[in-house]
Amino acid sequence: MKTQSVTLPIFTSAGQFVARYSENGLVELDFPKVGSARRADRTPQRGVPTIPATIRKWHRATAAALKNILAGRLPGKLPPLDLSNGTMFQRKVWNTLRKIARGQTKSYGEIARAIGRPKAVRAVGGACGANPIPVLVPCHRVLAANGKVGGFSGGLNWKRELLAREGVSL
DNA sequence: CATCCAGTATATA
DNA sequence: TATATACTGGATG
Repeated sequence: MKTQSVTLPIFTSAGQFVARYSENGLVELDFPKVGSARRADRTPQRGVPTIPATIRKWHRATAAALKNILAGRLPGKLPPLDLSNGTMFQRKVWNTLRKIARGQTKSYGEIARAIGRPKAVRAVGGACGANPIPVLVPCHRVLAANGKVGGFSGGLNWKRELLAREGVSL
């Protein structure tokens, strides 16, 4: 069963992000492709399926939230997030991540304790890496306990950049 | 300070 | 089944 999904671009000062939606909400958000802040290929005008009004509404919310965050502001209203593709464990982790306030950071260990698996810190790292919606689900606010930045699927530059825009100094 | 190890959930081979 | 992770905390040299 291939859930039909819609992929839409978001143009920001930092490049073109790509958001993907299912019938249940935002499924995935991708960073701009490296080095191509230039004009991306336009989706062919012909043959573009009609985009449901619901999804356009979600997309506006996503774009607004993303731009707010990049501007160092609170994201504001978010679209529904469709995390049904993740495991129970991952969803629990992602849900916990969303509770980290802007400008705050947590360690992988703290996340692990928060979900009642204090020793599953490594697994938490894995769940963060599998996070399909970076920025809106702030995996970039999770640092290693010894002050290291850790890793980031979108590239460490992004992690540092996002933190910097939130006023977090490493 | 450098290594190693256990414990954990997942992914991949 | 074995190995490797975006890890941590403790043990050991």
